[in-house]
Amino acid sequence: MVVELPRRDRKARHVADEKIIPAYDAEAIELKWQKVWEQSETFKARDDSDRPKKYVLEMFPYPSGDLHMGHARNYTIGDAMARQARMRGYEVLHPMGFDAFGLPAENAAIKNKTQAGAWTYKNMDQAIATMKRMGFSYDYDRLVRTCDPDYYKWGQWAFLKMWEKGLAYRATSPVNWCPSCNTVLANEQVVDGKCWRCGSVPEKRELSQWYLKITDYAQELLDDLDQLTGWPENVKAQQRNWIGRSEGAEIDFALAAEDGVTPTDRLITVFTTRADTLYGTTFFLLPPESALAAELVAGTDHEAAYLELKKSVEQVSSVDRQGSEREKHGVFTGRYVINPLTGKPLPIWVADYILLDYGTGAVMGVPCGDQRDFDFARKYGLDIPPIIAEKDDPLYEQLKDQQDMVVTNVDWDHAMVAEGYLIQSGPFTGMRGGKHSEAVDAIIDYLGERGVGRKTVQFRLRDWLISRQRYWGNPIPMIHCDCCGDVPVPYEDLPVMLPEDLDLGAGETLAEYAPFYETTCPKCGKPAKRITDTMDTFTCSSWYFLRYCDPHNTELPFSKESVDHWMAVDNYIGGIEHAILHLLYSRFWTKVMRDLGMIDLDEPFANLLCQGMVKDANGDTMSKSKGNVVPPSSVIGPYGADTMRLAILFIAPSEKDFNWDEEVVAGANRFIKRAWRTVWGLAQSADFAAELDAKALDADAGELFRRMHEMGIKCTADFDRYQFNTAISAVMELVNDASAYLNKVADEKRDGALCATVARAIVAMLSPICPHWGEELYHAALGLDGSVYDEPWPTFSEELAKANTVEIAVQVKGKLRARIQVPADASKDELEAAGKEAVASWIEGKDVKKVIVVPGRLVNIVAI
RNA sequence: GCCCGAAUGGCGGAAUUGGCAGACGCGACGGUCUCAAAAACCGUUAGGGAAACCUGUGUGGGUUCGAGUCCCACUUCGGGCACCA
Repeated sequence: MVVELPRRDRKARHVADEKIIPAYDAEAIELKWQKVWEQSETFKARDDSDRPKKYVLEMFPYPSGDLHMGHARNYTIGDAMARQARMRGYEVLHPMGFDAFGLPAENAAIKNKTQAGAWTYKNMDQAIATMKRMGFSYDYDRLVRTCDPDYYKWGQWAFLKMWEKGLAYRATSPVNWCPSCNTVLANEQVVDGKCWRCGSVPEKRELSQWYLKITDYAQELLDDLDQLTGWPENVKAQQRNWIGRSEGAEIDFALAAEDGVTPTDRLITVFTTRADTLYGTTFFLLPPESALAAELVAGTDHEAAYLELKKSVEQVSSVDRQGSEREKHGVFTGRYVINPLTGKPLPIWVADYILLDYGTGAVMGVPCGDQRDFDFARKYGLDIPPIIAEKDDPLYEQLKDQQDMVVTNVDWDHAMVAEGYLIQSGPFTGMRGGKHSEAVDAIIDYLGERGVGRKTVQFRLRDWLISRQRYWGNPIPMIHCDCCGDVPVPYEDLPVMLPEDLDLGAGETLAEYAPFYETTCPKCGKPAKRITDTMDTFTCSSWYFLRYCDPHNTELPFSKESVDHWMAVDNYIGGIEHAILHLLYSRFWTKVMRDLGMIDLDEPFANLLCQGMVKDANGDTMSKSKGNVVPPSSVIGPYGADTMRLAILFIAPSEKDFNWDEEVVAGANRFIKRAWRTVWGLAQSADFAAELDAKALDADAGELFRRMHEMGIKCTADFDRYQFNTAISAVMELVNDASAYLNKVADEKRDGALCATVARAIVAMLSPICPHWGEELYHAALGLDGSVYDEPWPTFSEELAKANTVEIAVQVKGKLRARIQVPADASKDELEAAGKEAVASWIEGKDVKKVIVVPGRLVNIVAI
């Protein structure tokens, strides 16, 4: 219960009975200020403000139920940033929304025989209620829900723009089909060989699917990582890994005629990073899925063995197929290619360790230089000629001048080291070999002159498969016409509305729902069929941060002007699990929008903070199935939102995982109450009208004043580097000091101006973290009007933070021997003299070689 | 195999540029108040030792007057990629 003090002048309050300190009633205070903020639109972001902008953004949630601790942590970090930025003088854009399409809603609807939309909207309402109860400072006028037609319309619009530019296309190829989710998955959504959502092992299916051409941007997505200095290194490393750039060469091998030796005009090209090992090639490899392989063996004695291998590979799951432990299998096709350097025929084998969709889908086998090829050669009795050796290898001595192949097999149990000097390699013998070596360049040049090889770059990144065979998503705005093929829906017909009246419970799907798919061709007018696939939900989340800049635009997804003003996102906060998926797609989408002339921006997120996970007390991840979930409401109830926010930020640095600990919450609550009493105590001795005269302060007051500046500087710097745990500890120290001052110095001897200043500083510094607490004290204890969030962040001075006397360490040969109190402005000579005196017994009779004096820190006397 | 991180008291963690290791908090112990408890407040709290002192930031070396911090070699743990040619 908050006791309203009688309004009287500040001096009068100074002499008021100190015992009137209202109890800290978190719930009453929090509900009160949440209502005030909402009514007075405190957190509305104004487009026309004169202040510099700051865009603080947390990754929006999928509304699968109420918010959990991970959300609470994510949004508390963002809210502290946003509120502090506002006090630092920025116009802050701090929006929230929902990634509202997706499979859980559809599955829930099927199970409960309801509508996916109804389930989703109910959950969103619940999540918003919790956000408001946590006191997050969102501009709810800019709320974005991706399942609203006025949002998803613009996702369709973007798809059509990409279609026009050739960045969206349809192709038939083997894709990952999740048998449990009944839909295909993007490469990025197969994690550890399993579906990212349900953990089932996807099957490979040959299907006609829709793609976005993210590979066109592979190089730029890689290069621009270097300009993201505000991103954690590990996230950038993960993206680099995923993009997987590899420099190498394409080399053309001529297919031999059926006699095995005569070259034909037909070329088969391989990709290799090790052109330097070309002389060591003893066989040639194709993957089981290769159409060429099937053709080569068709009708021959080798066909049966080939078909058996192909069948066995199809039966092995992608999980089992990956991993280098797996034994390799292969069959000979009966045909040969010709080595372009040596003219020697090489047998073509089909092997199950060759991938169809990397490089050119054909590989030269070099058993000397590659462990996989070595294993394969051993198993099938193929030659392993040495073509590379280090100088300490006896083979090097034996073969260093040997250009022709004389040793054709070795009895090693492992492939040769990756680097060394070429041997038995024609004119290239003696050159340094290895990745990016002179031999690689020399051989590629040589091949280039003859037109049978060239430098090239390969990426691991595949195009983004975006079509999903599910209902609750954004429909792909395309129509298939038997005469005209795939025809885009005209812009004026957007959005293609997702029908809301499917009977999901009865198993109805979009593909079977005639009112949706029956249409006419926009080109020829004949009856045609709508595409019934929907887009991956990651398309919706790839640009929502742009929509927040201009959420009510009905002409365009966003105006260039608004994006120019608010973007880039200054602080983006979210889970590390999006290091590849969401962040890569968003970067791609932004670059596409730039190339469409919609925006002038290369990268959407200037600074990224990936918060750690919230685990249970034992360090296990919280999950419904384990029954160890701590819902935010269970903390807000007994302690209040401010205590929870404080505990979350104090328990560990933001990017680290932490284990939920009730004791830390209790400790945070203890502190917030202590700080409350201290501010009230200061306020009751405060003279808010008086000018603070630093020179007139007595020793105790002077020290508190100095500490305020010291801790204020530390707290401010810690906010700047998003280290909330230490920012809080700085405020704790100041509260401890202020409390000690109140305990020590009698009421009538306290400095009124100092009490006012310190109280104000404490309230300001803690307000971004405990906003209701701060706002209440700002009004009730400090008697100020307006909002603490319109209060400028206090300024602190390095000069005033300096102490008159400092304690410095005195070392002898680097070992601490004494501590002395000296005036802060003592000269080096004075420090040296004082130091020698303090450790006289240690240096007695010794020869002082050297004295190092670091003012304010230490004196180190080197005496032997 | 390749690429990133990390390792500090009983616990979470601090030390921003090479300068007093352990801030701040939790827990524990002791005390004040109380018939008693809770709450609150005040102390102590890296380890060893009676003390002077000694030892201490994963391990082993090194650079330096001085190393948690820099260099070399390793160990363990966490994360990412992976039959990618």
